[in-house]
Amino acid sequence: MDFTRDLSEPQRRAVLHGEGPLLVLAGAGSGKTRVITYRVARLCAEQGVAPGRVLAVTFTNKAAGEMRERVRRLLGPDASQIWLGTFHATCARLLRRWPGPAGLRPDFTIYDDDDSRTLIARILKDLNIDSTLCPPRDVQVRIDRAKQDGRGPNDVPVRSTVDELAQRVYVEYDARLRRHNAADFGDLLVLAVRMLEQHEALREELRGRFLHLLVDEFQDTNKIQFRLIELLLNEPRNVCVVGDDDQSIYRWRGAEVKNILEFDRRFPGTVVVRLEQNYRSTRNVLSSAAAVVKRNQSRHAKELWTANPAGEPVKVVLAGDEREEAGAVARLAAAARAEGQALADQAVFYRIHAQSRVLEEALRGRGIPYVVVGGFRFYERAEVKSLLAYLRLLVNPADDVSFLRIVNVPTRGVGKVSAERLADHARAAGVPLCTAAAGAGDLEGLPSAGARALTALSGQLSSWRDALVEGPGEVARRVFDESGYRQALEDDRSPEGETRLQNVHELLGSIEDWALEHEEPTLSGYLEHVTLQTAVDELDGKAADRLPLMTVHSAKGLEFDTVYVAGMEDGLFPYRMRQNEEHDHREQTARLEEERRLAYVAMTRARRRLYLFHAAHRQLFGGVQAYPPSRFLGDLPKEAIEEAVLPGARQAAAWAEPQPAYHGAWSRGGPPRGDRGRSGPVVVRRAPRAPQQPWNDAPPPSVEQEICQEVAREAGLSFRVGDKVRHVRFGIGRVVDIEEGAEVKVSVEFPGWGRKKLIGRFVERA
DNA sequence: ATGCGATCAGTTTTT
DNA sequence: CTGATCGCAT
Repeated sequence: MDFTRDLSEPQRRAVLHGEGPLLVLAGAGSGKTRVITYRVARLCAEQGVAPGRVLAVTFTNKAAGEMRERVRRLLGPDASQIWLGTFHATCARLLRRWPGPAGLRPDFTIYDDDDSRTLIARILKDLNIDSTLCPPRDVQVRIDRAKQDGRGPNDVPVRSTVDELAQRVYVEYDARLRRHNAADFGDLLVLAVRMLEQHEALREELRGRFLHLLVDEFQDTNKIQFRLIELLLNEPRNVCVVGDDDQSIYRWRGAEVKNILEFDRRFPGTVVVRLEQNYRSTRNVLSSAAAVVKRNQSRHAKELWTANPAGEPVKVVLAGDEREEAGAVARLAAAARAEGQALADQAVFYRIHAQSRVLEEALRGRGIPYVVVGGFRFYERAEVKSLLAYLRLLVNPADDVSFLRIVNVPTRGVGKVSAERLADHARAAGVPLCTAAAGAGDLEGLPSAGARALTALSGQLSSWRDALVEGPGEVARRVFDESGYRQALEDDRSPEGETRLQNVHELLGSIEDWALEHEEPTLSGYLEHVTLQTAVDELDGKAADRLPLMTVHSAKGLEFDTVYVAGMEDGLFPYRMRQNEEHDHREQTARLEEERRLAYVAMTRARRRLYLFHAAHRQLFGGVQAYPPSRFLGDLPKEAIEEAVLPGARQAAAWAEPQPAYHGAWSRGGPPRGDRGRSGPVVVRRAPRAPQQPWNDAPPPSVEQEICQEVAREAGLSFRVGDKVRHVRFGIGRVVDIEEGAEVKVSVEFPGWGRKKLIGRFVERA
């Protein structure tokens, strides 16, 4: 097989590179996935490397799955032998195989964010720490950050009493995780690294096993991940990392851009390959994105280029408010679909999840199928998590967090008092809650109803445990039925109750589907799969054509023909935190630069069409605010864009007046060179007045036309904005606006009559 | 022990 | 505006 045929020269160099460290600086859309895929395939097919001795790390499971599929096409079924997954999944796999050396017991549970915060809250309570002084969330962030950097409780800086409290919680938190036989996300990395550091024989075994390491999205790796790579690296140091410093968007999560910027210093002899040709986007899209990220000071200077045509201009659209914005997105997506572009080839991005709701409403209202990626995830729903907690408890009886979650779900008369008493006894005896519950009848101070319920629950748990051999699906069904949870949900006749029941059924279905797809389906395998699922993984396998909605973060690594970015406003994107945390200038700059990279990522996802929306007013977090356009919009090259103003914004402009220049947190200490808001915020000053539209107004920009045309199309009208129409009473006039509604209304300028708003049906094309 | 109502607070990005 | 927690009444 010829692995180099459809590769560019630099791509070929990366694929054919022999031994030793390789750094591929791959710009957006430069074909890095193809490079990794081909490189793996070639190593196996031509260099005789056994697939099982290649370890490739990707950012999402979806990316891993796609890569495996592509390698399979080149290599055949052996591709399944490759170690391929996210850092977390890879570490989990190592820990499952060697739990002992890692300080875990088999069938340990992986705690997600929620579980870990619950545990921290409980510890705060037990240690009598005021949780207003030291909120669980903050402690969690501290602990997590420490773990990202590979720092244990003794390595965290203690400069204040709060630091000291957090440190104490950290110590207790880790102790309890071990007692519960659980690992949080950070632990997966920390424990794997510690295991390799402390067990030389194991380290050597693994170093001998992996002949080649490959890491995608290397710009978003953190310290501990870097350390893991070092530990697994064999002598010829066959490590190939691929990334783009301009796309580093996880600094807040501990990502070290230094990992990629200083890679060649850490690994002397590194061969560097630059992929600077973009194959994905039109010139207009690319030059717009480049103009935004170019303003960053701390970046590798590079010039991405493309041989693609200029394509359509990037559309910058001003809406009156978020609802008009959402309506426009919905219409444009529907119009594109009508032209033959599948909804799945388009995508809507936003900075924060809170923006999704109004978009969802607009889409739902028009019957446009969509899928929200991430956000309130299915597996995080209370009823789903509760059933999962039962299942986790079967696999790992020491998991007190799960026990507490289900001890009174459905309500079985075990209230706060009973639970606390049980916890006291368990702590005194040094046993898990589950064990203590088995002897609840003999415990003092337990209300008798509670004791009876606990004993019964304990009996059920062990009988379900015996049923584990019947397979995950069967056990889950039994738990749901026999626990009384099903009955409780069925008794709840409210609409939310119905949804909850539906969700649990969906969960039961998903367990069975998963079991069918796996050779040896174990419950613990399923639970791990669920916990380590990434947001975009949910995009997988959904055959229906739906419009994906997601945050820009989730969009990393994806591409679409058409991209709509909502909320390009200063304060929202770039996002400015409302808490007046005092950040020094460096931190401010660093944050703004990351927002810039985020915008760059968003824009470079688009192949052909890119829409950037901003709204004059936006209701967010319960208050209407006027936001100035994103400063990023001001960076766009004029020749690559086309601006449009939707009717709602034209109206808003008529009854609002500009404010003095914008002085947000971003501009404290002066905005970066060349940065400027293009206009100040606007405030409402007086009641709307109809703007005077002269008869021979310039035709509206094409985006408006597209949108209005879609309104007209939906309503079965034969004309659009700018067309001449006839009305029985007013004669011939020109359409200046079309408004949606139960009945579509049309604003028409009639010479001699002025502007009239009419029902669409009563007007016809002249 | 449970469930309801009211008040409160706090609102990024994710494995 | 929403979600979560707290206190009170049943």
